[in-house]
Amino acid sequence: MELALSLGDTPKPFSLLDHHSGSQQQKMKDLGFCMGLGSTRNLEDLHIKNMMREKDDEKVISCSSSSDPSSSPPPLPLQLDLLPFSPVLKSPPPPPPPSLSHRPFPWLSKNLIVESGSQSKLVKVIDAKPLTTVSDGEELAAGEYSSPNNSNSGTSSFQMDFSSIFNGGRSFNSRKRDLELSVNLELVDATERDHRACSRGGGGMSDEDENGLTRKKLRLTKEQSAFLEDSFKEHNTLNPKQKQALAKQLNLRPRQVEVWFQNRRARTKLKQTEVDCEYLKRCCETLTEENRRLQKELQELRALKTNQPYYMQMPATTLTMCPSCERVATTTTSTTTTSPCQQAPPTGSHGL
DNA sequence: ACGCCTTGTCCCTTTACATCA
DNA sequence: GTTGATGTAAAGGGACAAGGC
Repeated sequence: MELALSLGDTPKPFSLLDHHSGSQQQKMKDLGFCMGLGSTRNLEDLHIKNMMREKDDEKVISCSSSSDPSSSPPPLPLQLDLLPFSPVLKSPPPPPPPSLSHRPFPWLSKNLIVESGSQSKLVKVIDAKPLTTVSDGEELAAGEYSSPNNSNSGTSSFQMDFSSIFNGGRSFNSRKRDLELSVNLELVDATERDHRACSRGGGGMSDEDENGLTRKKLRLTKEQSAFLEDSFKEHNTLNPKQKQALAKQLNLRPRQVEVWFQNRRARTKLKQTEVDCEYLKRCCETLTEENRRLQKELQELRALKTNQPYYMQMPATTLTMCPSCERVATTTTSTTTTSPCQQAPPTGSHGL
């Protein structure tokens, strides 16, 4: 029995799957996670290949009970496929529509939409708590937004430039929709949340109280989380520039953005592990059931042989596995059937 | 070229807190 | 109101790579 398991990109497909057709192989390759089960000549051949690349979360599971890579047609494979778990997109995201190059952030509770002519503006109406705790470069960068020196302080028109963060934007339309919905519908909710956060010492970029002693855990707003989620779907890692830009636009410290991405990757990995475990469990159950069925069948055959002694008069039959192609060759005292590879030019390895 | 140090980032583990049933 | 479970932000530490000296 051979078990081959590959997670993520597989530099070299394991031999177990070599017999699959090109399209099947391509399918498996595209999906990225393959698992095969089959027989092998001895237990030493049993191996598990588990290659996982964090950068590519795509997974595909293929489980085959075939023991013969060269058989044609191949035996019924035991195959299970899992949809890719990761939201990471393979295709390069299209460039963001220009109309979205500047968007207000609705989750900034201190902002309120006012109509100014034909253009909506976010006006800071409440400044419940200073958001900056400038102690290092990160916080300085994050604090730029609410700095008194900021040209937008006081009556601010907060703008964000998506294209400055990412080269593309798969979900810019959805972001636009979400942001617009957020602006129009969730402003009150976010305001309440932020006020609660401020009132308990958290909120915004401050994780320390006035004395800098306690470190209250803050809860990111729905909108912040959603935007980070969208960003994660496009890039599950951040370069410093992206981190800075995200932090600035979400009114968070770069460290917070970094930690969020770390935790998000960990959650992704955990969920994928759970999915993989669940699949392997199912696979094991299936194989156990198959083994039970075959054992039963074997018992029935043995019983049949005992009850019908004429079998004894037939030539003895031996099942031998070809070491090269792993096909079963039937050998009797008078005849021998050969495996396909034995019909090929002699290689010296088939001496049945 | 090599070794050492610094810096930045990652992952893993743990902690602390918020939220909910 | 209390409690336990769950989710998650955040910190700490080790590993690793890149760059400077």
